[in-house]
Amino acid sequence: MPLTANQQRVLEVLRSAEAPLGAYALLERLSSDGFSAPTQVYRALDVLIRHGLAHRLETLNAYVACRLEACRHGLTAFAICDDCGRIDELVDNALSSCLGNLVERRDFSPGSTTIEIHGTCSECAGALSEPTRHPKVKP
Amino acid sequence: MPLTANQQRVLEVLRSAEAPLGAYALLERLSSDGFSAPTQVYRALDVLIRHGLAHRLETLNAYVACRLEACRHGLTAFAICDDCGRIDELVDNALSSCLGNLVERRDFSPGSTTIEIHGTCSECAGALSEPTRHPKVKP
DNA sequence: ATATATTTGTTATGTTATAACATAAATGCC
DNA sequence: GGCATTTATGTTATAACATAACAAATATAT
Repeated sequence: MPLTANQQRVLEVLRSAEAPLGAYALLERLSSDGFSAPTQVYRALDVLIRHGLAHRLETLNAYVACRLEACRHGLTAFAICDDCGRIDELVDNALSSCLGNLVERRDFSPGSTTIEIHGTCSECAGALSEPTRHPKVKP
Repeated sequence: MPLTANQQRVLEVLRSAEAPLGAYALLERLSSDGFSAPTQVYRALDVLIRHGLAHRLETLNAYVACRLEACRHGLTAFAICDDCGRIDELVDNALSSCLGNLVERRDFSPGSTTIEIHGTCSECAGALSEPTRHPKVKP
């Protein structure tokens, strides 16, 4: 299923970003492409997310391009570095079955699951107390 | 550490609610108590959450009273019924260590973690195709 | 009692997301 | 190709969620 021009442009901006972008940040970067209102961004994001090409990060109200093929086939957890803003996508069978067991015990039928882990990535932890070189994000 | 009158009132309203409440819903229910602006609600919520007496649900932009003592001692996952809105708080060692292992392998130092599972609770699944008796919430 | 902290009330504004509706473009079908 | 149907787009407006800034009041501690 091919993307429209707008969807393509939003995806390209997300892909070229080092950290998640909010809808209004996307809008700004796309204003030169004729984007003039948030609706246009949200509509494209909606499609990208449904196709598994992008993710929404609930704890940041922001969006990233999907960089991990495995996301299509399993539950994705996100490791979010609060120092540099970078996102690591994690797919793990042990985690999935763990959660599966947990909800099964309560007779809960899961639909979609959000897992977001804030913290510090190895790179930033390595750069002990050096000044940060990238935008800080929410705790 | 005792709660102030405002904090107490917000907590009471959360405790008497069957489903999570947004800040503005809280404000409405507290307007008779002299609450007149969102800031007042957010301030009380902030304290309650820091004390572990309430939780914020990121996927709903809403708040619930904590009903599970174990939340103080471990990672809490939330099972959110999209039919009736009710929340189940889940604390599970297997899940915690699973996530711990996962991030350790990536040299990621976790701070706080958000886990929210949307789906259908046993009660609502039991009431097969009957009309819903409680407010629907976001997917 | 008085200096210090914290909490409160108030006004204003910032940030994120959706509604509603008219137009345009793509798609499928005969 | 023509025509109907669906899908995407542009535009304006507004809804929903959250914070900033500051003065006044209340609690706390010595």
